[in-house]
Amino acid sequence: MDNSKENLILQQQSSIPSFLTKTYDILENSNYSDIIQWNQDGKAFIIKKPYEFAKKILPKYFKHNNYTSFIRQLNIYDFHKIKNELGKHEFKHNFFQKEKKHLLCEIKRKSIEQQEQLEENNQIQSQYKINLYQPIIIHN
Amino acid sequence: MDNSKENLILQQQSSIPSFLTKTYDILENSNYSDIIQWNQDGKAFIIKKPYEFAKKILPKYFKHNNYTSFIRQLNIYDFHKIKNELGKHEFKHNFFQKEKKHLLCEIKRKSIEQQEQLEENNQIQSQYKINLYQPIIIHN
Amino acid sequence: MDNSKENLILQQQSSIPSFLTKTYDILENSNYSDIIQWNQDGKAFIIKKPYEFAKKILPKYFKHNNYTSFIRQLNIYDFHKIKNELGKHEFKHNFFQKEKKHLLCEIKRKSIEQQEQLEENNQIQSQYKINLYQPIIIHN
DNA sequence: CACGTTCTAGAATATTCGCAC
DNA sequence: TGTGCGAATATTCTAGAACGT
Repeated sequence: MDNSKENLILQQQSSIPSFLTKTYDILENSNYSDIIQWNQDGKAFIIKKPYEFAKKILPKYFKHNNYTSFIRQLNIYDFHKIKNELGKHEFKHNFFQKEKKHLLCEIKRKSIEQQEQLEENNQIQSQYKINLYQPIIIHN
Repeated sequence: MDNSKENLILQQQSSIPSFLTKTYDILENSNYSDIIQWNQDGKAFIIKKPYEFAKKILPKYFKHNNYTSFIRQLNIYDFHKIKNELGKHEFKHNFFQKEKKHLLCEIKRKSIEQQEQLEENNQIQSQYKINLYQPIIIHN
Repeated sequence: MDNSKENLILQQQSSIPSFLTKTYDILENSNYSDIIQWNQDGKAFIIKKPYEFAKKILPKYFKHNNYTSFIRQLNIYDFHKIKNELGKHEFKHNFFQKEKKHLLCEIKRKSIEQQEQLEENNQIQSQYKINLYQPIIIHN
């Protein structure tokens, strides 16, 4: 059997936005642990070096190297910044936890106020929603 | 007199999407004339080598190197493909012409169907909504 | 005559927000020219090294070292980012120019525009509409 | 009260994918 | 690689809102 086709079907069924899977992948990469890492209990993550995160890691996964664009996406998916010591960049979402990748499918875009209305009208199509984004990384 | 208000209006008018100015810039670059070029009468342009256009030129101006994404943008702005000899990639918009960059501001996005509805619903608020999104574009 | 005293009085009377004067002072400091600097024609400024700007310069003038907080202030005062090459941080306000510090008093908070418009809708108050945030300034 | 700082959201354009014709 | 479009996510620039001084 063609594995690529099988994976394609899996991707279709899960339909998890690439922002979530990519961010999760970054956190699973132990090479980045000095820049970005899960917190102690694994229920949030800390960007320990925002500048290096933006310049070194972001362009490998996304089409930009802007820290603020990454933060905008976090807020779109309803992550929240945790208030703690000065200058600590810690973010949390109840369905974004270490060793619990299966919860990612529960995370929804926030601006669903309009989308919910549309989905109620188009319940059939929502089953076939597909995310086949393939990152094309352009370095300069 | 209040110049700031006047300038604000000017800025609104000058809000030309970067897709249009970038595509125009590409056509003005004579180094690319063997890949993409204005046609004879200057009222359309021809992508003579789509593959090289996608891989060499697109990533210098956009965040991707996909020919189809470029074509999607052309369609969004209501460009049309000209049917002619086999395999000729020629596109046209009445306000996209050689030596007439000042016409770019007349080109509008096509998917205004939704925008029109939103505007109808927000007639009151529309008084307070100002499009400040497009800053002045300065090329070197 | 004591110029310093005169300038002090002028500053008090004009009540220019400290954000504007501090940002202007930063740009007048030639020691920072490799981090932040006026552009060629002096009608905009470029933050050449955002990270160093945030960490080295901002805390000397403000109560934080966050680049985004500085950008938020720029937008509040109606500065606009100029679109140009990727990663270039250039900002402009028509009344924020090199060698023209006397124009700073013309820069107003953006959020006042909405208040003005709201007042215009309240026809009763509109008769008495006065810009209370800009005291009378006497030049020369 | 105006201003400053922080966190989040609005709005427009950009990119991708699949479908209808 | 037929052509154009709808829809979803992504990226960017600007603004809203809360809170403190």
